[in-house]
Amino acid sequence: MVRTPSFDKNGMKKGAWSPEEDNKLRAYIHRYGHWNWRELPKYAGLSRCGKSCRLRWMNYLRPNVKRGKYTKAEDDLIMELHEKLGNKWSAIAAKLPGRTDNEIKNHWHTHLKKRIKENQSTFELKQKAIQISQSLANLELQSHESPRSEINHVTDEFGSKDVNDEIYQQILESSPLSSQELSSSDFSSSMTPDYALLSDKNWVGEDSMSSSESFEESVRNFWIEPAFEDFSYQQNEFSSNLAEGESMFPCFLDHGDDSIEWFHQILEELPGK
DNA sequence: AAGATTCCCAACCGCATTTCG
DNA sequence: ACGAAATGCGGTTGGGAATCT
Repeated sequence: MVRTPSFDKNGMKKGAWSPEEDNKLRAYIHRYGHWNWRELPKYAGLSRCGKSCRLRWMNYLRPNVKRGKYTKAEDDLIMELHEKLGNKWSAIAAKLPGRTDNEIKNHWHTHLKKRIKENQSTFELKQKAIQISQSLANLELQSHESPRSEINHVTDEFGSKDVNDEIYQQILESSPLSSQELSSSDFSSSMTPDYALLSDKNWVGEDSMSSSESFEESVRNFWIEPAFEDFSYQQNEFSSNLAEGESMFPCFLDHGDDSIEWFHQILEELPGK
């Protein structure tokens, strides 16, 4: 985990610090302080450059440097501060007593960034599901006139021809034109499966909804975002969770003209609202 | 058991900013 | 005001440990 010690062209030692070196540096600074990092190693009896000594002291030897596992409170604070400040590690470290900027940076890259990414992709996937549902709802309204061309118009934006055909079939099968219309009292029950997807435990809530973008903002944004190019993949992944023969958007397909209200209802009920 | 891969973190490097003469 | 040196910061890397195949 540590670099093999070596010497640079000036004869300065590089790489991992030995306990003896640590002791020399610690003892010197305790006695004289760090008045000049460049000169310090010479007087402390170290074959290190000043920069290396400074780093070793600041990140490891300095008193009160806290090591070991991060608490949830610390993680939350780092994520919150990172959202506000970006990669200003020293500014973030200033708010976490005992933690160094280097350590926080490492922790971010190895743990927290990953967590945010995961949460974000879940969030985006679900946003896109809503987007498609909305588009299909609009189609439903228009399909009384020229269903096939309109469906192609929207689905072409989202995915391959195969996907279009599949969606087209689903719409045809589920359309009020070809199937029974449900009464409005059936609305909530048929909505549940989709909404469950939106509000399950993986939903970006609590610590996972950590980006500075509020949910409302996200929703606003996706209406003006260009069509997503990776939809076919996401749709496959998304729909693979569905039982065979189950539509991805049964509620929309079942409710025709009620779809817009349904969509607004979802927005009202979403976590973070 | 052993080789390959991934994870993790201490330390390095280069650049920006601050300080000093 | 200016240039050089010192310091600080953030991105990147090296390599041991842990995990996987």
